[in-house]
Amino acid sequence: MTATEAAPGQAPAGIALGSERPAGHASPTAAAGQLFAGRALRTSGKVLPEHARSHNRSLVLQTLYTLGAQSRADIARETGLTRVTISDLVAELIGEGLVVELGQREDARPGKPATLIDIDRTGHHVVALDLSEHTRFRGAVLDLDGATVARAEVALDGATGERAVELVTELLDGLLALTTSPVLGIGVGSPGVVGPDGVVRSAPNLGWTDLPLQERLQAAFHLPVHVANDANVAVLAEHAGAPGDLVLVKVGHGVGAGLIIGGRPVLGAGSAAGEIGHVVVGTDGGPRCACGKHGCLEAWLAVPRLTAELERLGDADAAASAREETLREAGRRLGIVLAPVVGALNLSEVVLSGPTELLDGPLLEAAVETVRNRTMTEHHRELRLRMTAHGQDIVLRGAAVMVLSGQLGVS
Amino acid sequence: MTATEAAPGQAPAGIALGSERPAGHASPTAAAGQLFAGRALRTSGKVLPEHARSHNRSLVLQTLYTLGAQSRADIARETGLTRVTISDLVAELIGEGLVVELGQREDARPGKPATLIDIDRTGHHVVALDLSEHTRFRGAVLDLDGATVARAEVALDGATGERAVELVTELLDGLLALTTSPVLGIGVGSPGVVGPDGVVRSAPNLGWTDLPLQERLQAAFHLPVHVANDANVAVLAEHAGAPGDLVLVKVGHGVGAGLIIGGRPVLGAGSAAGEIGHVVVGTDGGPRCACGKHGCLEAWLAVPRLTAELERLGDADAAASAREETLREAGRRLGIVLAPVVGALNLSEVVLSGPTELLDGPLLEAAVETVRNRTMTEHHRELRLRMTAHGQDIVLRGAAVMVLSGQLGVS
DNA sequence: TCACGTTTGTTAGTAGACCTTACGAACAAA
DNA sequence: TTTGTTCGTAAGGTCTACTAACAAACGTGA
Repeated sequence: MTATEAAPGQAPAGIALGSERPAGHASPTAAAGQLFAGRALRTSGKVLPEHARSHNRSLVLQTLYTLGAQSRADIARETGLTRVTISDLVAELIGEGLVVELGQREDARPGKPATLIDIDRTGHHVVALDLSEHTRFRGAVLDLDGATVARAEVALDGATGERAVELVTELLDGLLALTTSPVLGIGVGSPGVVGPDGVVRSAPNLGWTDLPLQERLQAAFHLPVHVANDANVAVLAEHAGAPGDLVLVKVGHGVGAGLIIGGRPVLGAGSAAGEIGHVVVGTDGGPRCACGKHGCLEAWLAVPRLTAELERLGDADAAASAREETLREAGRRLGIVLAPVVGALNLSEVVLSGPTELLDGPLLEAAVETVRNRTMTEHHRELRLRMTAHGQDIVLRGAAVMVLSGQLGVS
Repeated sequence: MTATEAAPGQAPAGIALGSERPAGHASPTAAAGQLFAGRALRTSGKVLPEHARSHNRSLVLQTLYTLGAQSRADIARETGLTRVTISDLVAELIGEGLVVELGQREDARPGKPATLIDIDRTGHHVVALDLSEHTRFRGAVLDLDGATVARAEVALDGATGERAVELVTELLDGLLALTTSPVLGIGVGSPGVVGPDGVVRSAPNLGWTDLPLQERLQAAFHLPVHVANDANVAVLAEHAGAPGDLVLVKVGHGVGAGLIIGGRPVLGAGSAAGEIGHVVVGTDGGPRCACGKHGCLEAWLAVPRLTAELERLGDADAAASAREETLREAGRRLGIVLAPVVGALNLSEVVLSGPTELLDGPLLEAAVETVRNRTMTEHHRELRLRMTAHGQDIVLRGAAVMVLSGQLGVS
């Protein structure tokens, strides 16, 4: 069996064949259940027994990924498949180098000692890119544990269009040179509207329109590439196996959101789901926004606007309450926009990502309070609104999760 | 093969065995892909080849359901499965009585004439109930084409609690007596919060709390029963195979919504998705609501409030513009609540259900305009906001779709 | 110490699901 | 009548996961 069999019944879009890469860069088989293009077992369309196997293969990987090293018998008990089937699947995965035997379990129990196996976590790397910042592109090499192996970045210096694409490939070149293990794939979080096929429909700041970034990077690097919107990518980092619905609001130069509902990312009719930055807040006007409207969420909440306002107030003690009120007001505005969404989706968790010094404090408190006051509290008693724990690296980590999901079916 | 094999790998919740029903009431096998409990091929959990077959079985039914009578070869081409496999599946379905041969196709083409087959559309009935009205329970017997075979209703007369349950069973008794074909199942759209297991968590108007309605009706009638929230059921009627996302807003005594995202209904963390009636609209107060807050969507938009307001204004010509402004204002308020949801989900379609004379006109126009003005128009150029075409029967028809989806995997 | 039970992982054989290949039947067009 | 097409079915092969059985390796208790 070769290691580069595309999923049958579907065009093998997005699966590069890696044969032209230097040794050590393998492309494992595409597995069912990836988070973006291809969706988990397409709602319609035929399902063959081999799809079932692909699903079960991912199930084994997922079990190992979340539970850590296990014996074959453990996995059988966990998944409900038989030991025989698990042995067969594991043999396949070991053959592909994705899984390794770790030796015998050491604790003293009756019976034959178990052979522990696990995903070769440090033996594979993922390359992740965050293109969402305004002044630089950031990137990192991660192993499957999420540990950062290497970092790199390039200054943008106002580059746009084709020049910006060049910077992406340069950054990737540098990162790939830093990898010391086979690379499972490349994950990219891009600003703007990104189609499910990794085409950047529109990213004004980078001057990109209908740029087939995923396809081009795939052609250039001969590795599986996944490109998606930065906020949609970020929410994957936060999702991390939690089964419930989740919304992540990413506050930066703009304001965007990523949604996971029913365990699957929401893309929207025009691939523009989560673009809440230019939704008007409230019925009492508000600051003028770059888009021409008044009182857009971005006009209240975007980082440049908040920092400018705080700077204007100065850092004198006398202005402390005015500064706090500025943040509270921004939080209230966020809450006003979130309330209908929380109500309509009956969300249990909303996560905020962005500069901690601005968001984590009065702003967050005001947002929680506002959402509570504006929705039917009894349905949202368990609503949690909190800061992300991933900090600045959330897009990078999410991009890595996207690759894991796409290549291994692990999410 | 028996006709009552529950889906393996999962408790056969919600699949009654029909054996105690009088002849003519069969329960076909549970199929994959139903819309509520059981979800389309559970995200996690093992998948066996027999699940694949169940899926393909549903695929055949779905193809017939949406395309109408077809030959086996047509279905093979449409689904991508081979003629052999389709023949096998069809033989199974014919054996169960779900599908019938209609004789040869009549048009003149070279080759052996095709034998047309179709779901036995008039040979099966579905019983649907709408419990969402305030003064009565409505019900109907439908065939698989959606044609109404019979109708019935009972006056509520303020009945609550156990007495209301009795009225439901009486209504069902009457409707089942009117069926003249095997009944596939019973679908119920109930007001209030309904769990995925058909337990009515809370329906204040009926005085129901944690009422296991689905289970009780199943026990009473020995037929598959599906119970869900009325708005969540209504959106199924509107969905009807359209692959995109969809939100239905149901305006009546209260205001509720049903959401379908990625082809699947959204239930929410507390099964309360779509409960937008008590989301506060705008930042300028508003009418006091029964819930205690000011400016809830229901306080603006609910039918009793609107009719009362219009009555207060009188039907004199002089008050015409005031009446229109009342409706426009209600529409604007709806638009204000919808805008963040439309933006966050990048919706392409929102459907309104309720009294046409109130909703279809200035109210709808104002809502469209408001949503457009408050979101980023370029992403929502194709947004359609329209009245349902199902009229008053939308919950009944949706309840029928729910049964079809649950029993046949057809949606 | 040694039989015994327990647990692990593998081997062998079976049932199910879909595929490819092949074929007869039935028709239109030449 | 011949030729080509299309339909549905039959036979045989491959793949998947299952059951049954077993050897290996370990504690435990007599």
